[in-house]
Amino acid sequence: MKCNHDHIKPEEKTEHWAPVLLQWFRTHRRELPWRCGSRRDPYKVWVSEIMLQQTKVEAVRPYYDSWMDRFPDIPALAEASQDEVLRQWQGLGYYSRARNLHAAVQEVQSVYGGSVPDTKKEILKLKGVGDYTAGAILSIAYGKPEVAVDGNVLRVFARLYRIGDNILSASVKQQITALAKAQIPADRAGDFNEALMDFGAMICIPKHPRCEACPLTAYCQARRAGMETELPVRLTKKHVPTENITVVAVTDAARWLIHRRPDKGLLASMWEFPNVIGSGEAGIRAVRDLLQRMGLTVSVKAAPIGTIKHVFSHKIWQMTMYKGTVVSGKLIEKEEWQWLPCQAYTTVPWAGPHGKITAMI
DNA sequence: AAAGCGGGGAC
DNA sequence: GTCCCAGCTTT
Repeated sequence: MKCNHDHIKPEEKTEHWAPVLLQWFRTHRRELPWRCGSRRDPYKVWVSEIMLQQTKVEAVRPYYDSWMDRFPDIPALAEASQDEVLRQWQGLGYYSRARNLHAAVQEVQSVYGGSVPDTKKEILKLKGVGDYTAGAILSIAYGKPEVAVDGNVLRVFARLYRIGDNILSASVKQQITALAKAQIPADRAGDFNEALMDFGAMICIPKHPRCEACPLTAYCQARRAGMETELPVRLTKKHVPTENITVVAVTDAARWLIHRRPDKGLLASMWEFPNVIGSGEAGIRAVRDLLQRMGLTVSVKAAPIGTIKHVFSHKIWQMTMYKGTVVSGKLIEKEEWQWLPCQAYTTVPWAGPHGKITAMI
C-alpha cells in the first residue's frame, strides 16, 4: 500500500475540523459513570483511564462502580491491601494495572499530599501512567491542552488523513500525535479528546465505519478515496502457543491447598491450585513431586474432574483438573502456600481460570 | 522494535 | 475462528 505523506496537501493538513466534532459531541456524548458532574475528580478520571486501557467501556462499567464503592478516594485505596485490590480487579485482566495503580496512589498520598499532580513531568513518573493516560488526565481533569493518542485516535486519524502505514509503528504514532496537536482546541482539550473516543467507538468503528452518520466525511481522505474499510493498517499477530497444564485440587478437612504466583509475570501475585506445565501421567507425577517438596504426600485420582481451555493474548492454557487428598505429611510453612477454608473462596484473588475450578469441586 | 501481559464482545 | 479494545513496562 502506498503511504501517506505524499497524499497530504498542506491545506488539508491544517484543515480545522475540531469544531465540527465538538458540535457532534454536544448531542451524541455518552453518559458514563466517570463523566458525571461538570468538575471532574482527577482520581476518578485516573481510575477510569487505567481500567479502560485495552478494555471496552461495557466491560469496565461494573468494575468502576464496584471500585468506587470500595475505594471512593485516594486515601481509601492507599490504605487497602494488595490482595483486596487484586480481588476488586479480578476478571478485568492486565493485573499489573491494579498493582501499579495501587502503588501510584500510595505515592500520590505520601509525596503529593493526596493530590494528583497536574504537570506532565510529574504525572508521567507515576507507575502505570504513560503518554496516553497522562494526556487524558491532564486534559479531562485539569483542562490542559494535551493530546491523548489511543487506538481510537490512531484509527480516526489514519482514515481522515489516509495514512497507509502500520498505525502501531512509532513513526506513525508520532505523526498522528503532531496532527492531533495541531487540531486540539486550547480551551476544550478534554472535550475534544473524549469526543474523539466517542466518535471512534460509535461512528469511525474498526470494521464497517458508519460513514452515513459521520459528521466529518467532508474532511475524510480515506472516504474520498473509497478506502475507509481498508484503513487503518495494523500489524498482524503471530501464532499463540498452547501450554498443557495439569491442576490438582487438594482438599483436606474442608480446606483447599492454594499457591500464590510470583509477584512478576503472568497473573502476578494471584492465587491458584497446585499445577505444573505438562499433561497425562507425567503431569500428575510432577504435581505430586512438587507437593512432596512442600512436605505433603498426596494421592491423585486418575479420572480428571474436568478440563478448561483458557485463552490469553499471547498463550493458551489447556488445563486438566484432578482431585487429590493428603495421605501424610505436613505443609512446610511458606507464605505463598496456604490452606484456604472452602467457604472463604471469595476472599482471595484467583489467577484467571482457577476461580472457575472452585465451582467444579 | 518486539514481546509480555487478560478477558470479553462483535462478527 | 478473527479482530481489537480510552496501553504500559520490560527486554
